[in-house]
Amino acid sequence: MNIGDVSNQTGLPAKTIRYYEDIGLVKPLRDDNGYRRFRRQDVHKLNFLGRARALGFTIEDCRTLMALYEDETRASADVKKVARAHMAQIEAKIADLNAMRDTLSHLIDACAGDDRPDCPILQDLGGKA
Amino acid sequence: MNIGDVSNQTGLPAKTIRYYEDIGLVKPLRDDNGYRRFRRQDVHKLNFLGRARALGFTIEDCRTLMALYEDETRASADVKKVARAHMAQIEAKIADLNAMRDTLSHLIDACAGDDRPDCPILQDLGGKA
DNA sequence: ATGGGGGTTCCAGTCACGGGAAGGTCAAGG
DNA sequence: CCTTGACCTTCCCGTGACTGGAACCCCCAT
Repeated sequence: MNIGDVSNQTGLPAKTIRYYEDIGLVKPLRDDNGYRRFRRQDVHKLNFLGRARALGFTIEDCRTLMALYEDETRASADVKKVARAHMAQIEAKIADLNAMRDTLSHLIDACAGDDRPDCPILQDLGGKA
Repeated sequence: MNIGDVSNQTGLPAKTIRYYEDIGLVKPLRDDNGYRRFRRQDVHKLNFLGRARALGFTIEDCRTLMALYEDETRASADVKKVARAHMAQIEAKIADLNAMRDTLSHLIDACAGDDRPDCPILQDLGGKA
């Protein structure tokens, strides 16, 4: 399979697939004309990567997870550890965003949103507390 | 005031303050020795920027908000519009992260986390529905 | 021969800075 | 007067995970 077909099958942009090859996540073969030739296992890997990325794992996490995936003797504890660390990051981010949303929500509610210049949002940013 | 003092007062790293000057968000004066000299209004602006950034506004949003802040004839509707657009982004991000967290949470719960290789997390990533 | 739709590489840009090098400036202490 | 150390300056590179675009090659159908 050429890169276009793989892109269609996996939903990953061709650019992204090339990038993944660049950083060593997949190693497709090459045809005589220089085109990448992807085997089933390459496509499988790319699907794995796509799903892991969709869950927010970093590329380095993906590398780790792939290695575990391919290691028949892995301990599930190692996988779980990576997943838990990642979930902690996500929860921290959610907490940050929730705090922002709450503050913004209050400010937006307090703002008349008309053609007058008085604005609690700007007052708050200006340090009026 | 020199940049170090401003950094202490605003909590912004000196690097960040220089960057903000680079992109035209503040325009401190210069002493004969080349040092930046910040006036009260510069410090005030930087505090404004710090708070806006803490609420997650992009630099471009900050630029817009600053302009509105300094425009006595602004309409609060314009401010509110920027804030609402930003809040929509935040909420979208929260939704994404919540979805990730939920999926991860299920997978983590299902994973034994022991020294055996069986792992529902990897099975899921590997495409086994 | 030509046109179009593949593919290839490489370079630059994104966003909002942070790290670090190489060097100028200033106040205090010996 | 000299040194030390804490400031300050500019400049350039790196971050993460790509995306856009240029310039070029390849293959098939008309």
